Amino acid sequence: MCCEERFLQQLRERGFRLTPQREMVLHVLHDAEEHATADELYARVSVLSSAVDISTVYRTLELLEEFHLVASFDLGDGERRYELLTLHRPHYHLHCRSCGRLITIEAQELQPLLDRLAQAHGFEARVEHWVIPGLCGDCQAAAGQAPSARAA
Amino acid sequence: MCCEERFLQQLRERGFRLTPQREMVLHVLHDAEEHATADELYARVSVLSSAVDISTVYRTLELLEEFHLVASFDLGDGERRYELLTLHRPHYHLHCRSCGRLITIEAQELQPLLDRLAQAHGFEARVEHWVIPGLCGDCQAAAGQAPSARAA
DNA sequence: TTACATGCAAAGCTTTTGCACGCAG
DNA sequence: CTGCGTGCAAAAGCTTTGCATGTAA
Repeated sequence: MCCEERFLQQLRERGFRLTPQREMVLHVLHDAEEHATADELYARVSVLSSAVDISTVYRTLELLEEFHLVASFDLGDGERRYELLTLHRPHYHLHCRSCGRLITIEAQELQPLLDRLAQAHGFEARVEHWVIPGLCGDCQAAAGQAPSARAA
Repeated sequence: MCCEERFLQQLRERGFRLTPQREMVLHVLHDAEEHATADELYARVSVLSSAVDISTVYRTLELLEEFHLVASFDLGDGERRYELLTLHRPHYHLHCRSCGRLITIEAQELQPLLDRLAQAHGFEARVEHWVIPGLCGDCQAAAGQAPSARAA
């Protein structure tokens, strides 16, 4: 049984109705490899059926977030992005604020910090959708440079 | 000389004009202990002078971001927040996604991870405004619980 | 004096909400 | 059958932009 059906089952168990629209939103969330915006998800759903409204996409995403099945976040560009939790194995990214590149890092690189936060503060970091901001090697040279008045 | 004046000086050096509005935005950014939204900054500026427009606040924040003097980010609630960089000493927060509490942690708790990211990926994490999402100890028990259809 | 910065107002975008109808259970 | 979920459309926020005026340098 694929994870998609597991989610649908959870919806049922909690008394929510299983509609074609919710099924489709889950489907495209499942297909979306990376973090997608509501609008991108809406576009993907529209391919499947033109009878799905953007507001339904938002409402479904909101519902899934309440279930902790979906997480939303913002890389800082004002674009809210969503992704399924517990679907793929946890993946972490280094996000370059200059060029926007996403570098994937291994789980064990974060584990020492996570252990420390749990021990010292009782804090359980939700790193399933963790994005660490900073500058990649290529862009570090450019850091600190600023535009001139003419360029602005 | 306070950091505020240092920033004004940098503006001048780069050919931008020093206007009372920019001075006031910098001033309230300096005063804002924590991360403030554009609207909150606008409110603080309005106390100083009613002749400052919200669009000027946005334009000034955008300019300061280009200078790498200000960073903006989103805790995940859709509220874009701004803060001065290099002004206070770096401060890090654990952000509870459930109750919203911000827990401050010490610099040395992150240093091992930062060193590792730099060595392995050449990545310079910009942790001046780092907010680590997760669940605080108090809220972990509530995690995983979901609303019923009736509650939604 | 020059052209950058501002205030004002309107537009643009994303996200939310009200309402009557449709459909899952 | 019931009432939850949906489509449609409008509203609500937040942020950006155009333009004429103001003003720093």
